Amino acid sequence: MVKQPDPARRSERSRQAILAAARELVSEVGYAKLTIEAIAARAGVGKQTIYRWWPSKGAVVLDAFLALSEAGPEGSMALPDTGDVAADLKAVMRATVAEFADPAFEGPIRALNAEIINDPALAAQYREKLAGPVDEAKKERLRSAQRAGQLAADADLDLALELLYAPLYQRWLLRTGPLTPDYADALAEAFLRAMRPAR
Amino acid sequence: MVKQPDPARRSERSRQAILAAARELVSEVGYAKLTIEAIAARAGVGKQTIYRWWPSKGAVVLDAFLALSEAGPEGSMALPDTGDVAADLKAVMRATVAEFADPAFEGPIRALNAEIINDPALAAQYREKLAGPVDEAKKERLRSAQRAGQLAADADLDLALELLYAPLYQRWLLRTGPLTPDYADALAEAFLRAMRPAR
Amino acid sequence: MVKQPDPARRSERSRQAILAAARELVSEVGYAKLTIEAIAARAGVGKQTIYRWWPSKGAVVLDAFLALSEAGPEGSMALPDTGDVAADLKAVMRATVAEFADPAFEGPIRALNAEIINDPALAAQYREKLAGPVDEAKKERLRSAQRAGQLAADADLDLALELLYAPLYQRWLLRTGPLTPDYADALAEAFLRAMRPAR
Amino acid sequence: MVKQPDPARRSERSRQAILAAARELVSEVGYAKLTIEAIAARAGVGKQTIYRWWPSKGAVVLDAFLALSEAGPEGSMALPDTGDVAADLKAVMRATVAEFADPAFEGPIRALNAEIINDPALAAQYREKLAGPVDEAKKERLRSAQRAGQLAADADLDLALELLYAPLYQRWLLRTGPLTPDYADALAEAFLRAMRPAR
DNA sequence: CTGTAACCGAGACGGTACGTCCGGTCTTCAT
DNA sequence: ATGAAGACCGGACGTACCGTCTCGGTTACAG
Repeated sequence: MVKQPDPARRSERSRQAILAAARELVSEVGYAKLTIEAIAARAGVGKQTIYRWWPSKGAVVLDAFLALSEAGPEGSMALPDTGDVAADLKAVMRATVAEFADPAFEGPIRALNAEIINDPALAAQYREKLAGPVDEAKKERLRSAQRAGQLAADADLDLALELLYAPLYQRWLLRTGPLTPDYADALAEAFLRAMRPAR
Repeated sequence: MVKQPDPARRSERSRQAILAAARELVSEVGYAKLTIEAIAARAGVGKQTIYRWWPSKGAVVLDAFLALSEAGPEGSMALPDTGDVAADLKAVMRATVAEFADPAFEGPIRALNAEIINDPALAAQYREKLAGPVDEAKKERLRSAQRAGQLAADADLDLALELLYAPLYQRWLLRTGPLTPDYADALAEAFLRAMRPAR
Repeated sequence: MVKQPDPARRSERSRQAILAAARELVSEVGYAKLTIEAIAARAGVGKQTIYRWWPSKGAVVLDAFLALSEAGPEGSMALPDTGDVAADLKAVMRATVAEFADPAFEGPIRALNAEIINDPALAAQYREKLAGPVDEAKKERLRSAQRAGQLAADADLDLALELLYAPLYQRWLLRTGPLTPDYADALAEAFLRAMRPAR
Repeated sequence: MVKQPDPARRSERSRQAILAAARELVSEVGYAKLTIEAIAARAGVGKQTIYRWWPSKGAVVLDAFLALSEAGPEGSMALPDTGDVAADLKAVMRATVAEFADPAFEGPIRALNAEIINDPALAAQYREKLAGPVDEAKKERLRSAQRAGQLAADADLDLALELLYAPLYQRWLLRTGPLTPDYADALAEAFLRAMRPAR
């Protein structure tokens, strides 16, 4: 039986230093050139302290970003709900397009996604901790539209979300095309046509 | 000025051995644990011979798979066209679902996608050589449907393709949900609702 | 001022466990691969308990062997004295040769000697606790021979002891030659020639 | 089968840099604190280049000193031979005492001896390359004395050498007593008594 | 009889070095 | 004069221990 470390004795100071160092270094050198050794050195921490608590580089970086979002206000997740689904969705999609253009956001998220592709465990964590809450907020907005009779009441919301976001996400991730506000609008419109309630 | 190698003198025997070794090793140990050193050893080739002709590990692997598909018959790319768009699309989507479940296919494609995320040059090559022809065949089927009045004549086919495939692709790549024949059908139906011609 | 531990509160149980573990581990893995950590684990003791009471790995091992010899009967130290110096010395030298061939003896003593070479403090302890009493017994036998007129009365006993033992010891320690009963005899004879009383 | 490096392609420049660095560092920090990493850094060499050609730290240091003595003039090995054995031996022993007092000599030789105790392979190399030639020179002087009728013609020269040097060597190595010119003289005299030709 | 001060087992911590792997460059030799 | 073979420098890997440092718990002496 393998000896497991005791979380009760974990040094919070070290944990914070490591996550901060990871965040800084990802920004400075990029994910691919990030090394455990550099994180440890920057954090003023022994390498073993990283290996003790994280299984991989990806896990550290994921945690580093999780820590950021957990620090943020909880209520900030809710999407706009003016009653006009079309307008609300277009606004959200345009905001997403803008967000994806931010270089500070781009690097780490790309890196994390690349890692996730080959690491199911990391993927699960990512879904649960980062994607999950956001998706739930989005679904909530769609449910509101369903109640308002603007979307089909029997729509599969998982598929709906994919229909709405996957094209945008894929275009960004694989750089298969330009991300413009017009594209955001067109996507929202196609989505609404697909999900319109039956007459 | 940097000395460029002369492609005319390139050893075809070495090129084939390297691509074959790359393909084998990706299957055996996965892309992440693949090393230039191992490819060279397996191919019975000096490392320099790899570095001389390819800029990165990703480029070798990409070439390895390109070589495979180029070997295949050119005409095999066309999609079924029975006149029934709904049936044809469902068949294609179900086939795609099945293909994604094949472990021999899964590993290398995942790896390539992971690499592409962080390497724009590789991404461009991938689009041009692998994704491009396939996408063109798909668009051709959609144009046929447009001519038959089954899809909106003014639809943006790039967006259409994304609407149809991105949800499936993303679900597979990021493992955000199960890939089933029912899912394939639902996706095709949602796509058709979104792209139906206006009355 | 540094806090000194209070010997009165020392756990005898821990002390014994540590010494026993040290002895076992030296036999099992050799001195060079012996670690404080392993001793602590084997003894079921915290590392600090070792560091509290011993300054170095060498000190622990030395103590471990001191504890052994202290446990032995005190009187057993005396050398045979039949009145025939030549016979007595040859017997003792042959016994020493045999002892040096015992693998259980060989490992730890080699290790201790290697350590002693680079650690004067350890050397002093070794001389005082282990070598000293033995040397004294040997000198006692030589004095007896002096009284019997078999050795020069004015001989320097320190040098005498070295003349008798150092060749044997060095041959063993540095493996510069075979240790045989004949060699033991030849050494004893040379010694007697060198130390014979003047006429 | 393990791949062996090809000595023909070995970099002489690297070899020299490594041996020089080893020599310098042994002097500066002592053998115990000497690390492969530091040698590599000082020599401007990859660690692998050391591991490729030497099996252990001890082997590097031994080679470093071998390289020194090989550089020296070959004939310089002969011992003084004035015809007066007693005087010659005392001179040599006193010189040895002086040599052992030199700190630049002391550190590395102590270290090498400590290592040799636990490493038979190293011991064999040491005997062959360093001790051997010196011992041969000493034996030559003794043979000369035998021819002059000053030593027993049938004396075992290996034992003779040990009788003469081992006491001195042991006293120095294990620090069991002071090394003085008087001690050197006494040792030479005892040796001559033991080895005097029978009348 | 009870604090309270020490030792104790346990093990996390900042570090150093290990020995290995591989990246990318440079050199040698055979074809 | 290319290409295989592979040595080279460099640097990160993940592991093993170092010696120090808490952390509760458990004695055992002092008030």
